[in-house]
Amino acid sequence: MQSQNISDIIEKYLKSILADAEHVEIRRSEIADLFNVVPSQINYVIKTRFTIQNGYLVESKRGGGGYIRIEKVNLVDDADVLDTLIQVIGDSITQRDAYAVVQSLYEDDVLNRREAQLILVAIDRSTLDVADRSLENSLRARIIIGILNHLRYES
Amino acid sequence: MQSQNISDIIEKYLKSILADAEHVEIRRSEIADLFNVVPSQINYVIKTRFTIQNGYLVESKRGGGGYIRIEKVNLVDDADVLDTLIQVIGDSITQRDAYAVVQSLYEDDVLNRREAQLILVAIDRSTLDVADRSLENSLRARIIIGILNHLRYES
DNA sequence: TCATCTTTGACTAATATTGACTATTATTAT
DNA sequence: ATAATAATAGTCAATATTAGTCAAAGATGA
Repeated sequence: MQSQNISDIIEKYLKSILADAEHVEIRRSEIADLFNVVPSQINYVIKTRFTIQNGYLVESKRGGGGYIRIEKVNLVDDADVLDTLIQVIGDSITQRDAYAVVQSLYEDDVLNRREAQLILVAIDRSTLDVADRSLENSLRARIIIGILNHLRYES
Repeated sequence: MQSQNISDIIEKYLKSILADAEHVEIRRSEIADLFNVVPSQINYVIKTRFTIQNGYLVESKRGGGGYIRIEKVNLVDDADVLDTLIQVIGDSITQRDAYAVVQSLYEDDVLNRREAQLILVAIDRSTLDVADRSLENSLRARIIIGILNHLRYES
């Protein structure tokens, strides 16, 4: 069975709320208490699993009544979101982040399963197989952005 | 039945699980302990006996709660057609020839129109955008071959 | 004997967890 | 009003927990 680490469990918990709601708003310390982890682990979960590449927007506020708010967005439906995503990718993207983008497109029904998998193959580290990691990441960025722009015109 | 080395035994063990289940998920160190071998031997077994040519997909994650997951997939009937194409492509292909390959896959109903277009975006010269033409051609070859290998099975 | 396959372990890479310290915002006291 | 304090969230680096790579050494078999 998968999901042995607590970060995955927290991720699933938050996503289960987002399955029914437009957004979720939490108090960091409450979630940390709920899962018996230090508060900064919540930041870790958000930073690794609720990025724009994953199709989420996050905002927060400190101080009394502070909160963290996570919102699910569609990457290509909204031209602004797509522009932001392309800008964030810039000229380099890791395999992990690129997977997140493709996964989001699949979840948004922009790509079907087979299309998503074809793209994942094309951007996989072992496919690109270049010695230089930064070249690998920049190639991947160009491929992903090329595909995003193709999808934009298509829709 | 002679000469049962430990790699063969581990292979059989994993395959016996896969006989009843769609996939098997292990912790590398646990299996290594179980058979009294060093952890990297598990990688050796996987690399030599659970290849895509044999119909297995492998994925893994490091860090806390890490795992190795092996999945049995169904290989398609006309895999030898793909093999032939892969051989012809070799380690380098021009944009012109690659377009012809994708076109013929489309005409043979291996790919639909949308899939073909996504692939063309990924292998286009302007997408790859590398100064060195021979690098460009070898990247294109790896991407197409990766996709052809993916088409060997249904997931 | 030679080539190939297996076994081993040192080193590397990726991911997760923790906590000390910092930054921001709200509330309370003067 | 302003300053002090409380109540949040953010950052970052150290450590822990996995898996991956690679090459050397050992075993096997033609």
